[in-house]
Amino acid sequence: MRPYSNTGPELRKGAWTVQEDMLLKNYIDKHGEGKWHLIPLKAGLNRCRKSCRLRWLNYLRPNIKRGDFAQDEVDLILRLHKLLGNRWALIAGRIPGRTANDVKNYWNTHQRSCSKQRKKEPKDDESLQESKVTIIKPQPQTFSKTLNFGNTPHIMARQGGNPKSCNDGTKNNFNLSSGLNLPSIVLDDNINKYIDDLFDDHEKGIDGTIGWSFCGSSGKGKALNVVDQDDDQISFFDFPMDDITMELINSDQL
DNA sequence: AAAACCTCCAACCGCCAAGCG
DNA sequence: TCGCTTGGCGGTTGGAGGTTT
Repeated sequence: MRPYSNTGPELRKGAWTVQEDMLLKNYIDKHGEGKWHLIPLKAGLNRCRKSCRLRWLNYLRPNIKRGDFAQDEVDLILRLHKLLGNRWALIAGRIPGRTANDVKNYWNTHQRSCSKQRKKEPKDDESLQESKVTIIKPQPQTFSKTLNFGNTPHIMARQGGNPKSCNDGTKNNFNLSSGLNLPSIVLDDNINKYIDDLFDDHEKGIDGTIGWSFCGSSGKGKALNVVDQDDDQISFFDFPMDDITMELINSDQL
């Protein structure tokens, strides 16, 4: 890939050598991931923390799949991209063995070839219609710092209702319509079924509940448990997206 | 055979948010 | 509150290798 070059007196850039890979892998096998700022020093690598992290995540980590994407993986990428846009980390989090970089590279390649094809067939109205997508773009949240997903909180979804405070006195509520920037689309039965098909099996596999996992990496795979006012579990997408207030309450309150 | 072109993908870059003192 | 550090992400680059002309 990139030629070796030293921008500073120490740090190496460019392709990794087998020796460097071994040093990094051995260190992480022994001490685990994290503390990336320490890894170059402790592993004896003249690499920056970012380079080490990237090399591990995209190449050295166990269970990384290599080779072509299977058809079901491609389908999943296409569907998730329709929902999430270029949120590669989120998409990759739902495809076992694939990294965000893999997905991103695949998509860029795929998109290039698709756009070329579209240029060749400019009058293909059907394909143009299919390419019109609605993207759900989760944006960085302004959650309260006291929000603790580790306690398996429940999300109470109310439409126009007043948010309640948690028993610790904090108001751990957030507004879906402004937070997640969900599109104001009408969710008809087909879309609901589509989304259910997309997520149901995976979500249920997480902790036996359904919901929306906030993000692949920082969310550590925890899913939000969405319930309605009667404490019946409902799909995250079963209620209108406008003017929804969600609140976190401790699970022992239910 | 060789030059031109294309595709793939590892790696880098810049930015952002969270955490901490 | 502010500035610094760190982790993480998406966009982009550019070399290697394959394909076409």
